[in-house]
Amino acid sequence: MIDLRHLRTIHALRDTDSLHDAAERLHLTQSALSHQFRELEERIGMQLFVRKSKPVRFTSAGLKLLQLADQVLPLICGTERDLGKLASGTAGRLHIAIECHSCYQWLMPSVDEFRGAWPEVELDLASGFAFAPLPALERGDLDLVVTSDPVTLPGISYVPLFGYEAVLAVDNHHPLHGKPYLEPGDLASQTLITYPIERHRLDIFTRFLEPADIEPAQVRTSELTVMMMQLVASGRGVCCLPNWALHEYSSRGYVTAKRLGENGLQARLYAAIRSDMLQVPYVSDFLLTAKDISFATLEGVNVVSGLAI
Amino acid sequence: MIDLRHLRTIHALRDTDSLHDAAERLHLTQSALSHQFRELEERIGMQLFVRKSKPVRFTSAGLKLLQLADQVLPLICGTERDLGKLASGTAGRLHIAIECHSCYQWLMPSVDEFRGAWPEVELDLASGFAFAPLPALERGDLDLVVTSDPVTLPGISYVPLFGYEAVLAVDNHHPLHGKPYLEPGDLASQTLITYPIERHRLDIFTRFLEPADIEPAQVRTSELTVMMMQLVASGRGVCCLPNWALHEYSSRGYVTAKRLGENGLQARLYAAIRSDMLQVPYVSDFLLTAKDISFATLEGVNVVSGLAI
DNA sequence: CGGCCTTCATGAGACAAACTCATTTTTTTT
DNA sequence: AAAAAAAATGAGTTTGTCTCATGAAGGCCG
Repeated sequence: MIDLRHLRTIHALRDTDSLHDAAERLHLTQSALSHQFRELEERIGMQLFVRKSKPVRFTSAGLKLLQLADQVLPLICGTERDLGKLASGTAGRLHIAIECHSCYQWLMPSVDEFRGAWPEVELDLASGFAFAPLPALERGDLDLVVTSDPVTLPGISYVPLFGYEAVLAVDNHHPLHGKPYLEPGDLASQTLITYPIERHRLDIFTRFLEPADIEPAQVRTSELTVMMMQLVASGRGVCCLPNWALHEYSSRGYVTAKRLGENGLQARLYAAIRSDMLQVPYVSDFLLTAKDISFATLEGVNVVSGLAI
Repeated sequence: MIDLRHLRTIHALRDTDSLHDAAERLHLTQSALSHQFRELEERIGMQLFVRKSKPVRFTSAGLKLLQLADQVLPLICGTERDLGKLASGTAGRLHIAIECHSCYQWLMPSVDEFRGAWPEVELDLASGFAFAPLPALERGDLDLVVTSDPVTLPGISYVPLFGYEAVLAVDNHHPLHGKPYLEPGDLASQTLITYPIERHRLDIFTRFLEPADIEPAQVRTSELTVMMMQLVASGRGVCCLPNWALHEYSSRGYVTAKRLGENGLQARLYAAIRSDMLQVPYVSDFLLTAKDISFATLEGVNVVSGLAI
């Protein structure tokens, strides 16, 4: 019944105050608009504006339609602009969510650099404990999710960012201090502190403890890394973190890092994005930047990690 | 470029998960939708959804369009419904503003009765000190304004509601008490309390004092009628009010009402509405109700007004 | 693994909607 | 009151949108 054409017309009519001028602005003839209005008015069964008056006066129905136009037309225009930008690849949106708090540490430099290189791109960063990021990525509410858990989903691609080693933080005078590396059984008597997420998303369980069928003496959770570190340092538990996240604490001698298993618990972070975004220039650029920067940031970590092997 | 048709189509596609079913829901053929998408994708230069997949997966561009559809389509539907209701006259909107606080007194019963008779009509009442109500009425933000000052405007009609007499409230032991009616000069020595609006909208000035070129000794303002009454009762000033607004105070002997001029200061309240709304059934019904009720409410007032003539 | 079934794409043609042109009617201006 | 401007109307044409018929591509299942 109502069409965008009608909204554009009535909007132009308010601005120009005459059918003739409105037609000109819309690159149409006065006749076209006259027909258009007559037909629409027939359909809704009411007049939309008062003819015999200058300036034009709208009826209640016309005003209602105008209010609609004022709401809708900007939305349409905005989306058309956004699509244009998306197609040209010069600008767009990059809403990022990260699954783990510690990721801020290496992500922030990438984000800063990216902001400079692509000022047109609307960049947003959200920490993802509050909601499920992957469905949001599928829905289009998010554009990039940093995760260590690449579950296969149609239309979602995972770009490897960098590998890291998950290590165990223990206090400096811990009994396990002497061992070159820890075995699952060593944790049977320990309190394990984790982020408050499901077990199947924690490598320490899925890839270390569960294969050996070991359960820690106690499991407690904390949302904040610093809080975890306090607990560990005071001997109230141990916790498993990426080596680069632990580095700032272990390198200062606040806690000690211990390798998990003979070869260490190697893991990998991925950027999850909708597959079609891979082609978008600013996205691929961001991924390159992120890889570069994470590499530069973490290079030192692996050497000076304080990892007591 | 983008058309409502496209929004409806992509919206249906998400719900049905296949072009064929989406076409059915839209009472079109699968071919039509296929053509439609191909053409739109050509225009924006990107794919909108991934063909070879079930359920359908939208690209970033498609998701953007979907978000637009979710915003726009409800607005369109809503307006179409509203227009339908407006045309049939069975339901609609009646946003009322009143220019003076005291009007609540007689308006509320009308509003209550109206609510019962026209439950479908979205009724809203706003006190109008905060903004200029007549431009809002012209714009369509308001539908009815109660005013005592019918300035001629194209497209705005004034429906007389009822006449009233503006009288002066004075304290019970006031020196002017003895006079059968007051003359302008009597106010030269008085403190006049008014609502905080421009003088040219106050009858006491435009129709009583200014013609005689008299200025009160002092003018002070108050927003609330009860506050005015307190000031008057304690002898700190006099104030001019409609007789029906003063009635509840004067009839209890709290203050005394005095006629202004030999024949009294007669005034009239009007309902201002956009002319085309006069035809709408619920509007004319409201006007009749308001007239009836105000008449019934005020009838007693004029008799038992305590007006000391 | 090949045939079948479903889904989507494509081209040609039909139909309708929307526009233009020419003209008349109405309104505004001077 | 006449002239000018604006809007309405009717006929005709263009454009766009749909359908029909058909072809191509995936996915399912014996």
